[in-house]
Amino acid sequence: MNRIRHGFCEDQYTRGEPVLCDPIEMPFVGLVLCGALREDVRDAQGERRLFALTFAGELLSPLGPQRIGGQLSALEETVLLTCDRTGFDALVADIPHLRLNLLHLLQGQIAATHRWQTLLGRKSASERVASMLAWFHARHGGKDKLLLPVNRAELGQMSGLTLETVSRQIHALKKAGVIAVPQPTHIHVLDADALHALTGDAPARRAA
Amino acid sequence: MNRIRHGFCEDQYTRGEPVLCDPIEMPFVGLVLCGALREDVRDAQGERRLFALTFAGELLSPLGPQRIGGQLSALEETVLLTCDRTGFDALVADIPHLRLNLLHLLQGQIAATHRWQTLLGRKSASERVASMLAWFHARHGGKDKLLLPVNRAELGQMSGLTLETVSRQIHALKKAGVIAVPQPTHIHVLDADALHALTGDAPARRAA
DNA sequence: CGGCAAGTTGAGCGGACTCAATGCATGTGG
DNA sequence: CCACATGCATTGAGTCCGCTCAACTTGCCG
Repeated sequence: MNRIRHGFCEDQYTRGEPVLCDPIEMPFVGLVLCGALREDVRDAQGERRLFALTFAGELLSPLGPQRIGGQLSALEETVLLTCDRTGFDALVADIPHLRLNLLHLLQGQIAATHRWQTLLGRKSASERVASMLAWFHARHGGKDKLLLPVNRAELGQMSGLTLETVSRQIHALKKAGVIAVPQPTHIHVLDADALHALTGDAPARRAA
Repeated sequence: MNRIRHGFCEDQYTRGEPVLCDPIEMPFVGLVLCGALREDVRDAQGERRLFALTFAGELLSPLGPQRIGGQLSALEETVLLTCDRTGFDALVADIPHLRLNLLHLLQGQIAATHRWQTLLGRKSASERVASMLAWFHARHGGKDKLLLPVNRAELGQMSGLTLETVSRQIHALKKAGVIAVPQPTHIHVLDADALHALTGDAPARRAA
């Protein structure tokens, strides 16, 4: 167990606090135990824009945030379990059972990237907003009540839309009865199937 | 040297020939020695669309093509050096330094993905076309003459535009004197700096 | 010559953006 | 408590970019 624990580190962050990505002692894998992280990137004009969110229970790839100037910070009270290179190697050596396989992790990251690429390249505004909400919904375990951790402008930054368009599309979903919006940041998913249908993605394959 | 060579394989493909990605004996890393590969994905409607190109001298990540239904095929006479899991493991065991190279490879893939995400999310049609041409130009070593391996429709599939818009933007670049187009698939880059300026990317950092 | 595929060009439309005004909470000081 | 400021969200009006649809050109191969 010592070897397994060695190289692990559990850190707590408060709302807005940046997550240090020391290039020397770079964390190798990170697991968000509770809370949520945001990743900002700088665009061509040097502006910071929201790029991605990481929710509780999700993994940070060794190559995700440390890419081109990505800046991680906590959206709320967040506990992050990081595992450096040594710890990760020990873990993989001791517990092959854990499919905490680096390749599977990276594959998941690439799959997520592909979904974003499809969203940004081919989807309409309504499909983009529906997709984002559906993803948040799924990533929160399918619970009906969603608490959006970001405002309309930041939703727009992620999805390549303006804040006004995001607002209009959320309004359209509300009017269609797919969601309820008691407060701007509180979303109730009333019809998850309809929401998924509006994402423009292929329907989930049913068991034969 | 024997152990290092073990698990490597050099294959030749003709134009249009699919590259097999056997899940059992999945190639782990691939290097395009000459020629070019295309990667197609299926969209929500089940249509095949061009997703990415890999030129000579470039690497295929172990997670790139084997992702969600990606289909690799040769665009022309292509020689692909592949290295399966066994070979790669042997290589890593013998040369621990190489593991770093795998991370660098993946990092490069992620950087490329980020560029596409920026292109699809934030760029105008003219910037998208300029970016694609500038990338092809850079990836071909900065030679003035470019031979586009795909048609207008496929350029549009990669960049999220229609073939008509691609055609119009190429025409605009030609009229601006940035490129010359003796034939539809032959592009001469007349002013690489102007082309880069039109990509909408931040200017390359000059040495102070 | 005809037929086909790829490319170009034009006309018109519509969706998303821009700009601007308004609503609606929350906070803050008199 | 009220008046005011502030930040976020919503809503409206107008514009423009890129798409759709269609006609036409160009090059290639039979």
